[in-house]
Amino acid sequence: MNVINASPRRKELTRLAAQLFVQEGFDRTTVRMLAQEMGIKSGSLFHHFRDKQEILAAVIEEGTQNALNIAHRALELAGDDPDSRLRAMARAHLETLFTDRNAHVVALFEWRRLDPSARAHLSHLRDAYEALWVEVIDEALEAGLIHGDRFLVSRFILGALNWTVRWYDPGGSRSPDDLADELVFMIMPKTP
Amino acid sequence: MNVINASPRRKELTRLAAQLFVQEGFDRTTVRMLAQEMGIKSGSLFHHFRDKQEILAAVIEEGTQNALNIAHRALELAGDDPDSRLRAMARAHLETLFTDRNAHVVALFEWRRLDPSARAHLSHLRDAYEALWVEVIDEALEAGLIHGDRFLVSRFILGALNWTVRWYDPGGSRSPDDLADELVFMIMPKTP
DNA sequence: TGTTCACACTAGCGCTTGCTTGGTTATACA
DNA sequence: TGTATAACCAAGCAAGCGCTAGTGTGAACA
Repeated sequence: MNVINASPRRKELTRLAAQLFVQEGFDRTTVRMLAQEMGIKSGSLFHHFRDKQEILAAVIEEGTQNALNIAHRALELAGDDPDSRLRAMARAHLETLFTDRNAHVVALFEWRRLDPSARAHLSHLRDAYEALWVEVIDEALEAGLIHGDRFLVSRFILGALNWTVRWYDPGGSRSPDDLADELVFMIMPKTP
Repeated sequence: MNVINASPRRKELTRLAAQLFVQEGFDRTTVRMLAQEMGIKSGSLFHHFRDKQEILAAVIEEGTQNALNIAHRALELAGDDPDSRLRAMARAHLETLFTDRNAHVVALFEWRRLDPSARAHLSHLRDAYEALWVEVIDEALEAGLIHGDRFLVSRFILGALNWTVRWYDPGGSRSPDDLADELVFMIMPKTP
């Protein structure tokens, strides 16, 4: 089952939905609120989406697909050096996290609201993304740049990065790239 | 406004509520579900709590208060060495996170559902807890054990630790203490 | 010119929600 | 024995929920 956002109209509606889902949470966002934000009546909403569930799936698919694309591109540009690959991956993660912030916050915190079939489909996308991380971290471990268990290290790094959505202020003095570099510096202080 | 859990009965009800809030999320947990889990009828619930909001506040207060107690005790036992204080704090964090797991998951992910007055009251508790962290991290920075910006370092560490509730399996081979030590090792590999 | 189709509307159905009301029961204390 | 109190129940209200049915409308295409 593919939930792709074919029409530009639907893509725009999905963007608006993501914003409301972040503001209010999925459960507290009613179809009437969604419709009003979109400038239509609540009944008309079901011309574009089969049900409320499908809107959620569309939001999350959009965000995850973008994350995957950005990470792939970043790794292609980064070359072979494990150090710069790790840094590139951290930067890419925060880049997508804050350009598609709404979609990612929904993906991170409303995942459990997905029904089983949508979850199965989207799990593949997410797994593909995490596989990139594991690869880069393995390289850094082998090169002796960082230390510890590969599984734990990747969880800790992703946790630290994902948690930034709870406190980071994009309007502040620090750029997302600064943040990424600081994290890499923290776990890998001796850049040779 | 104090929301303390005076009676043992209410304390038990709060514990049950925490479990349901984790399982279903606050919004999807109905007062009828709560009552059934407690073995009473939905109307009777409002004898113990003014409204659904107050149950949420009670859950979060319980968890945060415990975290604060445990951290204080851990720091008293840890002595003066910045290294062991940082380690003790990380261990204490994961200890409370997994002994009061339900309450903490609710505190972390349903915080926004609190109404303003409850939030104001509970913010103080949370701030007191985070102040302990900032103190310990400052000491470790001054001692040269870890590197980076004090604000960012504390956010990254807390993020990595809090995110463990999303993937850590208490039934597995690793103890929470192992986890804490691994994180400290990752950011502070050269124990002198 | 007639037909189709995307998109929107109005109206409301069936159900669930948090919470209230008025009354009952068991236990403790005077 | 009489009274207070904590804990509970049965019944239901008003509001809000996701979603459906049936209809109207303007642009695109034959």
